[in-house]
Order: sequence, then C-alpha cells, then structure tokens
Amino acid sequence: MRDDRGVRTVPSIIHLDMDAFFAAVEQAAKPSLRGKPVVVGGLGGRGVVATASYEARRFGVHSAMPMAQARRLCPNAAFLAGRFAAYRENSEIVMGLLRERSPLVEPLSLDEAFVDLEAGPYGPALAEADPAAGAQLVLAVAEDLRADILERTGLTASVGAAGSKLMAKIASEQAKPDGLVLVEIGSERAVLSPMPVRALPGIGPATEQTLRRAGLTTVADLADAGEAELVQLLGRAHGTGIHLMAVGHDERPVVPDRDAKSVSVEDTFEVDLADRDRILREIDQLTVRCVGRLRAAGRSGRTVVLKVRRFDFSTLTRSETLRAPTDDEAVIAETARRLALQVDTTGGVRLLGVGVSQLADYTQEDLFAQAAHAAEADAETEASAETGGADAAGTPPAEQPAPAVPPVLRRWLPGQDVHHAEHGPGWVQGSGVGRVTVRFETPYGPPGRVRTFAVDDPDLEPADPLPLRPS
DNA sequence: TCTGGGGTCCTAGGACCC
DNA sequence: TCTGGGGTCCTAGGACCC
Repeated sequence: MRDDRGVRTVPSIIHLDMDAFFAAVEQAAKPSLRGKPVVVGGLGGRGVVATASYEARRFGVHSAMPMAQARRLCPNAAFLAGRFAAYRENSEIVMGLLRERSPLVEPLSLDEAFVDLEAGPYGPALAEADPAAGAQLVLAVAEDLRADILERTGLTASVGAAGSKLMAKIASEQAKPDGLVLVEIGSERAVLSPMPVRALPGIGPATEQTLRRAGLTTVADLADAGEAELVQLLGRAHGTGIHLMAVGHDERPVVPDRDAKSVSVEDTFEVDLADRDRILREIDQLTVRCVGRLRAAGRSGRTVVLKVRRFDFSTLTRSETLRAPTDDEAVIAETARRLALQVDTTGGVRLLGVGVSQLADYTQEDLFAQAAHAAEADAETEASAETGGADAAGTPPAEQPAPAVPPVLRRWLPGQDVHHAEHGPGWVQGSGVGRVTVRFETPYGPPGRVRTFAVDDPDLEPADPLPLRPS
C-alpha cells in the first residue's frame, strides 16, 4: 500500500542474506565440521578469506583477510577451497523459494537478494492491509520463508523487512545471524541516526576517512550536514546519494534480471611473472576462459580490457574499443596482447586479467573480423605451401609424434568432494607427500572416519557435490 | 606468509563534432 | 590573431560491494 505521495505504508521490501553462506554450506555438507571453525577461501600463499564461519569469527577471522593471517589467528580451523558448484546449487534453491513469494527478486550475489512482496501473491492482501496488519503479514511471510530455507537446505538466513531497499538491507544486517528484523514505516530516521557512517552502503574506508576529517561520524551528522556540504566533500553523485540515504529516503525499485555489463577473468600468480612470453601465454589462457563465459552468456563485447597488477601491487588497466562487438577468441587475445605491450612489467607481474565490456546481445561475429580471419587463414595456407609445410622458423612439419603429455597430476584440494570405490562418498581433508586424507561422510549421516590413500589411488575419484537434503 | 575474483558506478581529461 | 559552449565517446583510475 502507498500513501498519497506514493510512499509505501507497509514494509514490503525484504532483504535476505544467508548467514556465513560458503562456510555454512560446508558445515551442512560435512557433519564433522558442524560447530567448528571453518574458513573458506584461497589456499595458496596469496589467498584471502572468502567466508569464515561464526566459530572462526570469534578468533578474529573475517572476509578479505589474508589466509596466512587467518591461519595464525585460528590454526585449528578447517581451511577449505571453495566448492562453487555446491554454493550455486543451494543459491538456486533459495532464489527459487524467494520467487515463490514474488516475481520481483533481485539477486545481489549467490547469497543475497531483495524481494518486493507487493508484486507477488501477497500483493493484494498487503494493498488492503493497514500499516500494522501489513507489517504483521510481512513478518509472517518472512518467518515462513526462513523456515522453508532451513528445511530445504539446512541453512539459516537473516531477513530484513522495510519500506525501502536501504532500510531492508540495514535490517538484515541487524538480524544476523539467523534472525528477522522489521523497520516500521516512519521509524527510519530514528534507526539510522545513531549509526556510524559506515553502516550506509556505499561508504567504505576512503569515504569514511573523508567524512571523519570533516567531523562527520554518524548518520545523523550526515543528515545535519546537508546535501550541499556532502556534494562538496564527495562529489555530485555520491554526495546527493549519501544525503538521501542519511535522511532515510530511498525510492529505488527492486529490479530483477539485470543484464551483466562486463565479463572478466583474472588470476593472481603464486610467483610474480617476469618473462614477457610467459605473460603473453597467460593472457591467451585468460582469454580462452573469458570468451568461454562470454559465449555461454550469449553475448559479445566491443571493449577489451587488460588488467595488470605489478609486483608492488600497483594496478593498471589498458583498454581498446573495437569497431564492432566480437566474441572471437583470436581477436580478443590479439587485442589483449597488444595492450600488454604498452605496460611496463619490469619487476614482475602479480596478477593478469582479461575482460570485455560494452556487451551486445548477439553472438554473431562481425563481418570485418570474419573477413580479416579468412584473409589470415588464406595467407597461412599460402605460406605453408611455399615452404613445403614448414612453419616460419623453418622447423619441419610434425612428422615425429608430439612429446608425450605428462600424466595430469591430480590435485586434491581441501574440501573437495570425492568418491572411493570401497568407502563411498567423502571429502579431502588434506594432501601432501604423495598422500591424500579423506573423511568419509555425507550431509545426511553422522561424522565419518578418516582414511589416507596414495594420491594416485585408482579407487579414488573426484565427485560432484551432494545435495544438502536427500532428494 | 600481506593484500582474491567478479562485478558496479563515478569522475575527469582529451578527442571530436556541431 | 580573440577564443564559445555543449554533447558524446574513449580511456584510466578509484571507490565500493559481496
């Protein structure tokens, strides 16, 4: 229901946030980890924490912390690589349960979404309800939703309900973990005022510092400062946006199905790359992955972006906009390589990324690139005809067999799902010196036992994640 | 053993056009 | 021989979010 200015009179926007999502999925899947500190993230020397379970947070471990520091703080935690297939599956179950409540679901990530209940099956009832009855109905819907999620996945979610996205998000934060908080219509200013400025989405460390230097530390300070001063401090867009939020105004609609605006892939290397050729080869590899994702999405892109993080963590990007969108691997790789030649890489490269933006909805290769390719292919055919089949370096054609590909070393990652011919389903606890330790348990049973195998034991295979609830 | 990977939005300067 | 103004595109970087 809306008042005569079109403002909601019922807190019908909800924000749902799964509690410690990645770590919670691991604990649900691995009975032996329940109630124990679990840290999910990059396990290499340069990894960071993606999610820490609440047990691990008590030791001071949190998201974005270097993994090395997390290990120091909480050496007895289980440190696991992410299993994104499992996270995606459970995310889809949760998003499905949200869509049962309304078609207006706006996912923000795998574990977070806004829902506008006005649009769904509860819309008519909410439209007729007075504010108090409407709030009661929203609370009932939200509790029912949380119960459904728990039943279907074994995972807990926190939910905030309010008249705007801003307040719903703030409410879900207050609800954590495993809670529900509703912000009454009209109480927004009272809720916001005492909060530190960092509570507002969009205010990070840099903006917080800028504001603190101006003597502004609470949301009430921001509201009192007024729009003009905030624009002065933060710039036009940010300043006006922050001021609107500080006074509790937020009319942004919940919008489902937002199209991606860019696709990118990047890798941080265990050891900095110094060699030019190696850098170019890595760019080719990244391009393959980037194009794979681009095509899977049925898109093509016009601007190619190369990202380079150097040994000293200085990060720069170089981009080139093509005449037409493409999803051609060769075109994108060539462009990215060209961009790489513009960057000073002396001292070493820590990270490389390849991305594509200015996306178009069609996949059809542009005619210019097609023509260029045809010409290139012709030229190659002619060249090889002239040299009797030798390549430019004059090496003879491959009459001798290609060097034997070394046997693919199976890498067993902590947390990974496996299946053993005799012992059944389990997961990798750790591996090293030719051995891999597996715990045999499933989401549905009691904590299981541990056994150790040779890393190349033929009875042991990687497996797909099991659903958290038997189907 | 410092600092991931995937995104979004904004700003600012220069080119270029009218 | 004094110097316009606006609009759009491209590029680079930075802040922020999960």
